[in-house]
Amino acid sequence: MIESGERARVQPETTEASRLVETAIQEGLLATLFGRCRVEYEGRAASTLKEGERLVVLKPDGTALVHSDEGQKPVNWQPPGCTHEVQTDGDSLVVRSRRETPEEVLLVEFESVDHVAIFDVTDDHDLSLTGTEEDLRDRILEDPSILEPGFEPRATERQTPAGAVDIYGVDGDGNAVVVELKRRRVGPDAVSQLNRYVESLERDLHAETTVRGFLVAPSVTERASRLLGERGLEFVSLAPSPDT
Amino acid sequence: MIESGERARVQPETTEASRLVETAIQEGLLATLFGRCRVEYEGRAASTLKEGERLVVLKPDGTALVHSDEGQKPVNWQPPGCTHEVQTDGDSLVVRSRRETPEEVLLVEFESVDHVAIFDVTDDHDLSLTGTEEDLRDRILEDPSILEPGFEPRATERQTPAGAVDIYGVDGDGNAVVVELKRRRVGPDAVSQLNRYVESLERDLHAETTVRGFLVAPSVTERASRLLGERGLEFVSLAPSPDT
DNA sequence: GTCTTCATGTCGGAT
DNA sequence: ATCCGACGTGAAGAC
Repeated sequence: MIESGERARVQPETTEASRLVETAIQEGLLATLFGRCRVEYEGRAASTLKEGERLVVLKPDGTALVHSDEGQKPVNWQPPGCTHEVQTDGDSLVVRSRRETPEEVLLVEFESVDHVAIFDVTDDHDLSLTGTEEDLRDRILEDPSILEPGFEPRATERQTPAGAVDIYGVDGDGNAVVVELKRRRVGPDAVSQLNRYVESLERDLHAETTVRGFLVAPSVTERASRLLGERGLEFVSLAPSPDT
Repeated sequence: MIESGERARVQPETTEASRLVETAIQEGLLATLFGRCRVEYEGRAASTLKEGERLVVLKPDGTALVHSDEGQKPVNWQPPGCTHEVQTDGDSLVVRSRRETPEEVLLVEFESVDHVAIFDVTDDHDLSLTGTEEDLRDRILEDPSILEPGFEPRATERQTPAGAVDIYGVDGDGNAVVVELKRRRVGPDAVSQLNRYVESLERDLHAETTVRGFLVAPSVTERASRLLGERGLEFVSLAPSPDT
């Protein structure tokens, strides 16, 4: 086990920084490094990042993150499942993170390391999230008349040749109804998605069956609204949470 | 300016941890905290995360990240532009990050802080990235016959009522051509997107004009391929980089 | 600000 | 493993 005093270093020697990161990799700990580095990536795409100061996070699950001073997204990264390696090269510290299928490599070369710390992380709890598309679905299943009086849900995730429909059902006149749900304001892409399912069902069911398509979301953009009209699709304004 | 020895603390007192984070917020530094905490979020959605050990990163641009031991995505976060606050509440340290439009709040309550560090980050360089859709576009513009002998590009980002077309041009017979580019293997969504542009142009141009739609990507899924066929659209296999 | 689309998207669930 | 769609998607460019 790592002693408390052995977990972090300010202005560490390269060999000492390397030793700490190596320990983290071996023991399944999370490691953070801060310092001046350059970064190279090659895999699904390829990138180069010149010298600058960044925070690097290596997770025990094989994730690597390179964060600059700005932005929510890391400037470079490697997904979970990668194998991390650390090595010294003269004064510089080099972190390599690899994966296969697809073959991807991330290389971080530190010219100087200002800070290293390693942590034994235990996180047993999952995130509980509300305001999702599932909440929106449940609102409609609980009271289908919100969509339209007479609407009767028959299935969720009903399969069509074009993919699974969020809610499938029938209206008061016995017409087939396809419902596509979105938790937030929708654009043209959502209209196309709904249209795909409707057209697919029209081919699949007998020709005489009318298939109505409903897009359910808090709101729609102007262009999406026009597209809905052109395709003969309908819109119902509804949010995942009753108050919003 | 922060003295080197003043930048990090292991097992800090709550007041000392608070002082460091406060300094980071005031002086535009990046702060990292590691410890046992619970997290609440409310905004576009709402979430709760029970006690566990996590790494929290506060960036000078107003970004907040809460990372657990797994995954590339933070378990909770706040986008750039937020205002961070830190305060002590008995033994616990509370970090609050707020933004407006939309109103969103992130609250991280530390029951214990194992480590705090703050960093003055300077990162002057931007990422240089290859293998993007733009690279794919340039390949075709450089040698349009890759798409089809006789193809002549006339515009990129040509506007239609349904949105901007990646490449617009004419084929050897004078027919209009719409090209949709994807840097990777495509599914049904890309087919729908191309179809939107083609249908929009068919309405926009005179009725007698034939509009051909090309999807250009490294590969296509089976379902997408079938959809292309049904719509009378064409596929050309091409990757952003010549070798892949 | 809103809109639209790309992304090394990531992630989860189903096949 | 691939496919498919949701995501508090994020980020960028256009308007």
